[in-house]
Amino acid sequence: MKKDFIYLAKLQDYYRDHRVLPSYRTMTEVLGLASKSAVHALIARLIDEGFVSKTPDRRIAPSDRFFERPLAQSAVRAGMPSFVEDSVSDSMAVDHYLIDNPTHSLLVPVQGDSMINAGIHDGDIAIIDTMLSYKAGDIVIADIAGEVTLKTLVRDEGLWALKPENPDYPLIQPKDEWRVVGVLVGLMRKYR
Amino acid sequence: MKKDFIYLAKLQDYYRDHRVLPSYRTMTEVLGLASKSAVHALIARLIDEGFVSKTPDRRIAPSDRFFERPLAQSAVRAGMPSFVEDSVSDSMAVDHYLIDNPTHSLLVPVQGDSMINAGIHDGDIAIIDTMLSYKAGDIVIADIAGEVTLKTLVRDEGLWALKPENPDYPLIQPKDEWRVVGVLVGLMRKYR
DNA sequence: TTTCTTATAGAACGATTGTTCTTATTGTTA
DNA sequence: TAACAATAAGAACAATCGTTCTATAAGAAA
Repeated sequence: MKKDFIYLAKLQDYYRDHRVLPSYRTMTEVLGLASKSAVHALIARLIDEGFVSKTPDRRIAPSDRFFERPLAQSAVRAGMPSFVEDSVSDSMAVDHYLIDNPTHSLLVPVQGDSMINAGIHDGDIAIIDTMLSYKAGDIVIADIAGEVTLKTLVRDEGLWALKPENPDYPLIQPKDEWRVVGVLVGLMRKYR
Repeated sequence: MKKDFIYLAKLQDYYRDHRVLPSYRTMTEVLGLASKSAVHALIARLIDEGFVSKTPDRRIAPSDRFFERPLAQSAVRAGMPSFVEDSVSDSMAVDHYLIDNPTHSLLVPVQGDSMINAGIHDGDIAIIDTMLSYKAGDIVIADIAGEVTLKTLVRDEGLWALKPENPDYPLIQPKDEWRVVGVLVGLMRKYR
């Protein structure tokens, strides 16, 4: 129903402000309904349409569609990117987009231009997952005798080697003890 | 306390999976505690340290610090960015880092390789501020006769022009009506 | 060791939760 | 118009909530 989207918008606003969905009783206030059973029915509809879901312990949680916004596709078609009004949940989406495993994630500032041809610049922040298994071709953070460096992991004559993405730098064939600290899973950069 | 960070990590993982914090009873299971009062005390501590907060209707919500990730110091002394450091190593929230003005921000997927030499790749997500004033040298999203494009804004013979950062593409000197939609303030990219 | 502090367990409490039911209202279709 | 479906109100319910208390266990400091 059309009115449901108005309710949904109010819930999105509430979620943006509090990062939690309110209880049914509070929803009656937030949504302007007088009864919990009306809220109950609404939530049932929203669950049906995939906007919210229930956790194992019966809590109401936003699901993927809850965060959906008219974004890229409409941007291309309409010719104009639609503006982001509901921003915090969008910035939360940023966190969600970049970080899969909060517990295993590590942010490492990039130094130097040894990876410039991979589009990784000095000052960028690399998002590293420390629990992911690595394979040849991955960009990884390696710890070589206490020195930490970001390079592409490759096989070289049957051994692991670390390849800079910049012809000015040599291939590194670690001799000392070394290990892969984590795998690059994301990158962020700030302008201005 | 040191153990609190382990508990926090488990809550972060739960939140990642469900987008809600569980009830105290469920927390006992998630955290491996036997009593709700232990959870109660833990939450009180986490509130104290700013990781979680309470909503008006007494629900537990994550707050800013909840989303912070450990940030490795640029000059890594010990040689290794240990991320389960008990002492509070530097940390930051990715959404706060990337988005200054949520209300004015817009996320636009990058298409094509016309900005490759600026380290902006196909598939990257550009973070645009639509309220910032622009000047020559800024990378901007421009709307040219309904077509949206990301380019470097330059002066060319006294007029604004849009320069791709890729020699294969020509300088754009807009003749039709056009306007700057916003200025590039951030970039994010996902690997794997 | 002993003392002191902090963390956890366990039980009990009233308050609040989400659910379910019936009844009224609203909107839509024939 | 009448008939039907969808939505909302209102009351009642057991289940679960978060809180609070005391008691025990674990650590840290002296």
